[in-house]
Amino acid sequence: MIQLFNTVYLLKRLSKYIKKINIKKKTTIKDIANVLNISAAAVSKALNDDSRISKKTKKAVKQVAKNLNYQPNHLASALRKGKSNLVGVIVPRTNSNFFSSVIQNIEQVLNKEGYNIIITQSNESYKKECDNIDTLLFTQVDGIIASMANETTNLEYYEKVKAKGIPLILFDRGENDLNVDYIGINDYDSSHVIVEHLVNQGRKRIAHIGGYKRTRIFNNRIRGYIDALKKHNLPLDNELLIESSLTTEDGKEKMAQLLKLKNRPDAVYVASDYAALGALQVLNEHQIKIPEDIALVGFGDEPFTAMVTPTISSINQHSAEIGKQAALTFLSYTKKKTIEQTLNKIILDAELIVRESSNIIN
Amino acid sequence: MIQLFNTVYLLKRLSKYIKKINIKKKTTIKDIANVLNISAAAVSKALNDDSRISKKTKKAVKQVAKNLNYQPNHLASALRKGKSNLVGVIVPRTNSNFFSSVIQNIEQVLNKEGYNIIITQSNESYKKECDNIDTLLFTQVDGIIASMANETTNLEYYEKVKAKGIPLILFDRGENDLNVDYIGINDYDSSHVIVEHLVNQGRKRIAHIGGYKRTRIFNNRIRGYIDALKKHNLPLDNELLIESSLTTEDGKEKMAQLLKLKNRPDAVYVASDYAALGALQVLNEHQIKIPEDIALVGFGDEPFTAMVTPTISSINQHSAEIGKQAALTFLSYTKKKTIEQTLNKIILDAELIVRESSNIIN
DNA sequence: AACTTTTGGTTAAACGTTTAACTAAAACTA
DNA sequence: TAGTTTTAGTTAAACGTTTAACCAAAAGTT
Repeated sequence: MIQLFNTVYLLKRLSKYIKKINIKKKTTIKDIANVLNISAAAVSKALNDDSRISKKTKKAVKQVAKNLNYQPNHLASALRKGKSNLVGVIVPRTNSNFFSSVIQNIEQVLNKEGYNIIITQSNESYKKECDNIDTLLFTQVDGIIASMANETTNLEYYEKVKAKGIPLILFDRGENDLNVDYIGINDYDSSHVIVEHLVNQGRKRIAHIGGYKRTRIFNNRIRGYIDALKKHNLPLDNELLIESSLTTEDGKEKMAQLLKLKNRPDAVYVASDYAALGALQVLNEHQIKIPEDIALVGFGDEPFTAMVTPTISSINQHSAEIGKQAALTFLSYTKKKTIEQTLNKIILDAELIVRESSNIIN
Repeated sequence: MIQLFNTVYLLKRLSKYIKKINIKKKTTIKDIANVLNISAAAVSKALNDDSRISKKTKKAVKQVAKNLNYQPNHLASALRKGKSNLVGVIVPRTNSNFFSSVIQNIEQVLNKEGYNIIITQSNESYKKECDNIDTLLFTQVDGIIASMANETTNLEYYEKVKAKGIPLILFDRGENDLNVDYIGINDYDSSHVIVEHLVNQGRKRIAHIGGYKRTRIFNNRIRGYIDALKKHNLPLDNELLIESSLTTEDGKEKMAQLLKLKNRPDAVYVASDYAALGALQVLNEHQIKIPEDIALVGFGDEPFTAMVTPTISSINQHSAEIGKQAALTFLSYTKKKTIEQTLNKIILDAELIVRESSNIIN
């Protein structure tokens, strides 16, 4: 018995055992226990570095675990512990640089703490978003980090998440009424920064192709735009303020609409880079000089804004920071025993990146 | 007893029960069983539409489940059934249109069959890719669909997956040596199509900024390029064939290198759109006329190729089809009892999208 | 030496399902 | 009517961990 953990002896037992279990596929904690003639509980504790297990045993357990190619069964431990160490992420889509960067940073922070993430896409559809939530709840995620679809106005499904006591963190597209944590940039101020910049460039008729008013962030950008005009004593012209779905296609359409005006704008602030790209294409087609005839500013700092001709000025939304903060906010709940969420906002200052499309003086 | 499932009676039992369980958080199958005075097993069967349960009972069970807001515990059923209904996806990154489209289509097909996916990114790093594999195995995924990182040459980790009997399906970036299923486009032929197109446009000195030879797909593109030159009786000039990491940055560098040649090429075929974009920027900076002085063709049909000036000709990789086929291939294994994977390739024909950057005659 | 504390475990139950094996009652059969 | 089949369940074990409660032996204390 004294020589039980002696290497030579151990190897013998091991090889015997390996033959025996060769038929079944996966090594479990019990297999390790059998090899070492100790209880499964001891193995579990050894693997989790429990203080009640001797160093010698821990070492032996880990050695055998390695030799048997042991892979812990996450499902079993998750079931027993009542937590899955999985966090659900819902985004409208992953193929925008903003969202993919947020996701990357969420992952980075959470992986360090032993959490993994499940990414789902809503494609801006309310129905898909509801399905995603069901999927995530079904998978027993320990938390959900989400940016809401454009379509979403009914918050019932998100209330369901809250009701289950699962931490919910929203970013970018949020909703105050849910009274949960939110991380985003200061949309209202961003509009001010943009208008101010355009005024400084000598612009007098600034149009805004904005998002749907019902989405809070776009509403804030619109409010910011209106108030900033006021601040600079520019009159608000209703035909210069247009609501849009903000796709590239719709950006084209709305820009064409602006060009048809008798009194054209000399600058256009578009609430999304994708729509700004559409606007740019229309302007180029009409051989309108950018920024001399019409200056253009987008929103989101997508990489392509620096690729197109001319390059498009845009607002950097600090995607990395948003991702990190969202993950940290989730982690803060894992340390608490009772989950009592309240409206808790982290608002980052956005930053205007001036590029060719709005750089007139200089 | 006869009136046990009578609605009024049921509601009474229900409300009594709800009060009782109000303290504990989640409804289980046992709670439903208690309300109806039947066994948990019967509830499980009823929910899974087992033939041995009467219609009446099934209806009652589902009703109570709904009222108690029952959410099945995936971990428990996965543990018992020995399958998680989760499929892991590994991609170099999600913020490329190709990968995000593949993912979207994988998801679509698998969701219909009750599977969910876990997306992980390797960021082209071998170490991260190994971590991803461990993560996925740990989460007990039922299969892995992957596109390998640029760095990956050691296949040990993937062998581990195979050894565990977990179906492994590779796409785009694959490796014959693994002897598993692979879905991709015909890279060798694509090079032929591109060279032929450029020859038809009157080009005589065609350069190729290719990927690393060790990555199979890039090697195939290089081989295709060389053989196509031969076929059209064009001499192979070694200074026109450059290996690159294919990032935008490296595309710039390699294009600059080509411009320094005494005898410049009159066409450049770049093995990735991202690198082609870099090349385009350098050409624009040098005020070289595209396509008149130098024609340019990329690879991947990323959306930005249609956004930049001039628009870039590129190869459509059929991302949607690749995603669907990958998912279907995985599903085919779920119907088999023994997993015996062999090298099994699905090769799709790629398609050249001609845009301004290579459209000379016309 | 008699007690107490510490060390290093063991035992058994639990997490929430599923499922093989069993069974009582009802319905059919000859 | 006795035997067989069908229906509609029940019981109990199992999936692989974790953990509360327990305990024997060794070490420390007075």
